[in-house]
Amino acid sequence: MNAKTFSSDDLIKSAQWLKIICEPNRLMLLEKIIEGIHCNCELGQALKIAPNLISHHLSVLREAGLITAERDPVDNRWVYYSINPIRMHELQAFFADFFDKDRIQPRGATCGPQITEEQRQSLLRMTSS
Amino acid sequence: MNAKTFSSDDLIKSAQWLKIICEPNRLMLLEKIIEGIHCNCELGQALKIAPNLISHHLSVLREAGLITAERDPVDNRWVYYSINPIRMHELQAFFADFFDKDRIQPRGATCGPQITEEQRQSLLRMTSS
DNA sequence: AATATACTTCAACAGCGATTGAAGTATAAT
DNA sequence: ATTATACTTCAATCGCTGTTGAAGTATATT
Repeated sequence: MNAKTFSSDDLIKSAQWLKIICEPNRLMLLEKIIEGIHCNCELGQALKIAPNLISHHLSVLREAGLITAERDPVDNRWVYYSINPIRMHELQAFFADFFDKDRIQPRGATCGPQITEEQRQSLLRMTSS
Repeated sequence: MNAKTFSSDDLIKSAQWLKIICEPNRLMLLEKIIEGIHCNCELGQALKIAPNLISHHLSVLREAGLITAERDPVDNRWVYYSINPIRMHELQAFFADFFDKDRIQPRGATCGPQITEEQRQSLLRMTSS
């Protein structure tokens, strides 16, 4: 019973999530934050890109809710970013479901030219191999 | 022992994959193909977009190796697309690994202002909560 | 008070890619 | 042979976004 399907709305939302994380610098920022580098300036050093660009990409991730920001209580100039584990799990769950190989169905022969039953069976054998 | 990390090269390649599937129409095409609708013309009807746009997006998916195309042996004008289960599994595996919550590390306090040990411990408690 | 630090915001540019309409190709039907 | 079908390719447009340099803001240091 692999009846799971995704609606257009599901997929449009999923595509928006994917647009957030399909940028190399953002993916690297996420990786560094996951690995424990949460300081803005260290993230800039790790990626070797300009501070304002770091700031831009981090704000995209933050507005998407993938990370949260907090100021250093001792020196308010520093900012630390943390992963939102709930969003991480949602993304993981989506991909686990969407790319589940058990969902793959053979072609339903409702389209194509008029063919004989013998030819149709031949096609089904091809697509299921 | 959750020592898994991703290199820059890994993430650049992964971002390229994500760019392929972050487009709503392409995600919907994949969904329909997974569900068993493999015929080009039916895909166009399902998505209600122009045939040449369908063709464009399918060619992007095909060039990325996510789907394969085959002509109808009876009527060569028809084209049927099938999911590449190997690529599907690779994408699923990447997301399972990258978004594994066990990878999330607390902040390593190698950056930020000069602080006392007591303050550092306080920060660590905050980031690990 | 004046300077330095750690970002953030702004303005401008540039390149990519989704979309559209028209033309082109190959095969099948009449 | 002519027409129809099922795509595919081409040319052009348009909007979005990553990137850059400069200016701005807030906090800390001297």
